[in-house]
Amino acid sequence: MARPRHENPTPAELEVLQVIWDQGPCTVREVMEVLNQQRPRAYTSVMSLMKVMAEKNLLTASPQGRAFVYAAKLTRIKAQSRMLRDMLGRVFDGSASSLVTHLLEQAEPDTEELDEIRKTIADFEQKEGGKK
Amino acid sequence: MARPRHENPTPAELEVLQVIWDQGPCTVREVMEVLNQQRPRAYTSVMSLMKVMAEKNLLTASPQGRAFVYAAKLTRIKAQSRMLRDMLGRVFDGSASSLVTHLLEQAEPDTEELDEIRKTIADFEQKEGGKK
DNA sequence: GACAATCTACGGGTTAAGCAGTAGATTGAA
DNA sequence: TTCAATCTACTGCTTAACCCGTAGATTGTC
Repeated sequence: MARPRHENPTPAELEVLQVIWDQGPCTVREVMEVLNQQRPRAYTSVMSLMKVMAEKNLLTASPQGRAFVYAAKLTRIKAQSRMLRDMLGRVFDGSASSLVTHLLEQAEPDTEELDEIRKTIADFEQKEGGKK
Repeated sequence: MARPRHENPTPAELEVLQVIWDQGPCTVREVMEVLNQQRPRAYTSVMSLMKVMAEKNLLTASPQGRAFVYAAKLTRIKAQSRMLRDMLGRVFDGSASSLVTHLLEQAEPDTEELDEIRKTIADFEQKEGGKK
């Protein structure tokens, strides 16, 4: 019981995670202040959200003075990978090249970004080729 | 009012859409039969879902005999693009190359698929280079 | 015509997301 | 010491997703 639930963060939860990934462990207030730059939320709203995230094992809470400091239990990398894998399966039926087609159309990368992407692929093949 | 709502389909709705994209316009029963190959759902469950989807403008319903035939209002391509764009912004902060990095790790493409991807990129650059 | 099958319409029930208020404890400053 | 600020804990509200049952109409068949 209380097994590590393996669900993807909701959109609101992801916003919180982005803040903590950027800034490191945060109090509710710190997170709230960053989020409020986009859209106002009551202090208690953010607190509820983060409390639930702690129960879901997305965050850990450690008492620090009279407040809690929350840290991400998952790295940004891991979370991104999970969400992408989920989408790849659900939306693109596992076809990576199909996903890339749409990606290019959506991101409209310039030459520089395209080079970046190509480099990413070459690096991957290098690494992968060595393994196999 | 009744302005075209522009939301992404939910996971359950996406499953319905995938069936219709594969098979063309379908009745509730046809969709249900395909979905049930994965996981059983009551007839009325699927019907409710599709009814809501019609209200959301994801599907159109046209009477055919005593039943309705539902068609997708959105192409697979368009829906995929939307969902990907959404994720690119929310999860990867707009960085396409960052997304590709994760994609390769998740999809573990073989050489053939990698070539496919490279071709996709080359085609895109061709097309895009011509335009600019 | 009677019956079984099958469709729609309608309503309900559960769960989770998201947001916020109130109460009570704690802290720090005047 | 007293008061304002600030934190937690608790509860509640609203909406949406998702699932399903029942009732009533329609259809095809014997």
